[in-house]
Amino acid sequence: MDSSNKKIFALVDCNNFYASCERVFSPSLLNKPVVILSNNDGCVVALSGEAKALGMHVGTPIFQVKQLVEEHGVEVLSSNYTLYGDMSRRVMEVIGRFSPEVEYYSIDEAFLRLDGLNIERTGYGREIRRTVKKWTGIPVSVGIARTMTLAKIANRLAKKTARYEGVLDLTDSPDVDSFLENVPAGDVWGIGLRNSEKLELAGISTALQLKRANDEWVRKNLGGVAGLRTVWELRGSSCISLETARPDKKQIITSRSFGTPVGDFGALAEALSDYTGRCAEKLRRQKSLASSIQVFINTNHFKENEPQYSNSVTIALPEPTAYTPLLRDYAIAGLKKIFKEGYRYKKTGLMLCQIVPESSLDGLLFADRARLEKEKSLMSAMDSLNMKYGKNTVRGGMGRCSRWAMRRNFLSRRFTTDWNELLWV
DNA sequence: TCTGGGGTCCTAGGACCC
DNA sequence: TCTGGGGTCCTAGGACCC
Repeated sequence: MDSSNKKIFALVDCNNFYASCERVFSPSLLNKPVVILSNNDGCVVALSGEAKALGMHVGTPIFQVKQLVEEHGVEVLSSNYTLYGDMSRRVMEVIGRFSPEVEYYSIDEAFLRLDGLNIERTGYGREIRRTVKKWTGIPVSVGIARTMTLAKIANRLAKKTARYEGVLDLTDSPDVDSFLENVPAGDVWGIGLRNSEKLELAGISTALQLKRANDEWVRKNLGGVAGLRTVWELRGSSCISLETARPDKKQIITSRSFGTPVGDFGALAEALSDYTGRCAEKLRRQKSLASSIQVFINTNHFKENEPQYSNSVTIALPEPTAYTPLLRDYAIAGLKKIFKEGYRYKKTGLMLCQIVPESSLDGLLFADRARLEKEKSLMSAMDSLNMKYGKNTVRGGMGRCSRWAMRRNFLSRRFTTDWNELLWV
């Protein structure tokens, strides 16, 4: 069979990305167990290999593994997204050199199309690995296959199995099934916890069994066409394509939990106001406007002994906007509607919805246009100042209040993005 | 004491219409 | 006694991803 015109995908995935970023700038962390915590230093969101080997997992609340941390001298760090975002940009820039068609899938992963390139694939994968490591300090693994789902699996095996040295090419491999036999069905891309429980009940526990499952059963029990796509991809028939251009977001959320619970309206309003500013900034970055806004608050549902309350409200805006002061007014008005006295709130946030492009207001009357232009230039002045001198340089008069600030007790420096925190050699 | 944040897609089911 | 059937649009919520 002539396979020259069939697709080939590579997945390049950073190893223990957040921990690796920290290690680039703090070599003392090398060869030690390292964990990175979520906002508010709540639970583990990333681990080094050594920490995984101790039996720690993503999602574990840090207080539950305190003993392990002390016994083994685990290095514990607050997450430093400014640093990770900047390192991600560098890694992706290097990866992008290896194919004309790239999807930057997440902060630490990219898919590449390799068909049409005149290469020896495993060698090419090694070259990607070497180059990214040399130029950024970040170790990556490469999985190669005929479908994106299989490339995910190849990548996972490349990471886990030392003798592959970080690269596994399953393209046209006659042994695909023997690999799939050793992959739990729940580890397949697109099969989450709920579905893997369902599969287990149906006697399907490996990727190979899933590949051989009955189509009709899959369609009925695994989320319809989405489940079918996954199964067909396991069979080597490519159903998912690269998205090389990031489509505009259809909804934009900003929300945070508080370091300590918040009971009074004023503090909630300050926090929400701050989040609205950030949210609107994301909206303007993609040159869009929002037509409606949803505000929500909730108490800490883990505290079973405390009174619980959560609510949300959606507000339709009279016209689409990205103007922070206006969005802020509506957000606060929404908060007023749902706020109830007497609760200890854990979290608030907002979602901008029904997002449309800026150009959708082009047909307005002159007077409205003039006002919009004024708002727009004010906002872009603010955005560029904040970009240049750091977040919160200009914030429209809202003070940061320690009552609702995040806990980040173990933060590394912003080595790469802040003049005051550069690494000195 | 201590439990993240930000997204997307899909389906089911209700409302409504003829 | 028995109370159609099919289409469309919308929203809420479930499931997934990192």
